[in-house]
Amino acid sequence: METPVCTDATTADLPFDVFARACPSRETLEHVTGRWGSLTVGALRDGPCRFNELRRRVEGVSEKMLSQTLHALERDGIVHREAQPTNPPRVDYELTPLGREVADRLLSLIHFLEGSMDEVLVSRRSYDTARGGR
Amino acid sequence: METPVCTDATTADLPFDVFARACPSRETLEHVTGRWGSLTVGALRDGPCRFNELRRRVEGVSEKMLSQTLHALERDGIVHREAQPTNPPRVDYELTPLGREVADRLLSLIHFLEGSMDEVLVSRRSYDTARGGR
DNA sequence: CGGCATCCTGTTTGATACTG
DNA sequence: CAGTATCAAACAGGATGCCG
Repeated sequence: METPVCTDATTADLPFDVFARACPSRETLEHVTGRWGSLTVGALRDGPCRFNELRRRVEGVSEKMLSQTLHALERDGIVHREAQPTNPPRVDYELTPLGREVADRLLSLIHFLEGSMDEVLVSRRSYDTARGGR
Repeated sequence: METPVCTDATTADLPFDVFARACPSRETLEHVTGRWGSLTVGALRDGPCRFNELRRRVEGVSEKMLSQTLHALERDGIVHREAQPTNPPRVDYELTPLGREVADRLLSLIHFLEGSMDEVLVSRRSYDTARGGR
């Protein structure tokens, strides 16, 4: 008695609908847009990268969160992990072809936002002053 | 290589860099890509919408979270709130021009992911079986 | 270097109840 | 209808320690 889970209502004809409660696409969207997911994917668009360099690119991420984020992205097929059994170990992460498509769309959003921050900041100030002490 | 907070290192010449620790663009990105933020913005791209209808479009969101999400988006200038002092009250939410630009980029990502879920699901299965019980 | 396991805390979230 | 208030539960995230 599975509910038809992902019968699309908004965009028609796609089997997956992120707006539907239990659609797996929602999980993937969260992996990709999550706090660290978006930055990780975005950072990897600059090229393959080792664990600790990635950590440096994504300022503020902890080892644990980066590790966790990378696992989720690897599982979804967004990121490829290449480990060399050398000593000390060397592991490179890179975007898959799918991941690159995702990254491009994400970066389009990110760059747009970066370029709109002046406007955002103005909006914030007027919002805040409009309801001053509250 | 210090940290003048928002000196862009990756894309050059933009004053805001989401990869930098304390850049305000990171907050906005989180509002927009957050668990409910992305779905709310995406849902509003279908047109202005009252509170409870929005709740229905974004399956699974609670009143509290939707309210909170909308406030953050309104403050950032992504969403406009239009309240009529009637009884019962009627409040319409809609995207600002800025919000529409954001929504378009977000939906591009969302639709791409929805269309890639078969691939994602295959990747998940092989990842899971590759490390079976563990 | 590139992790994983554990512990522990603060934030986020979701029900529930209540208001104008 | 359109929210706010409150409280408990869940989870994210940091710190630390260990290992190949």
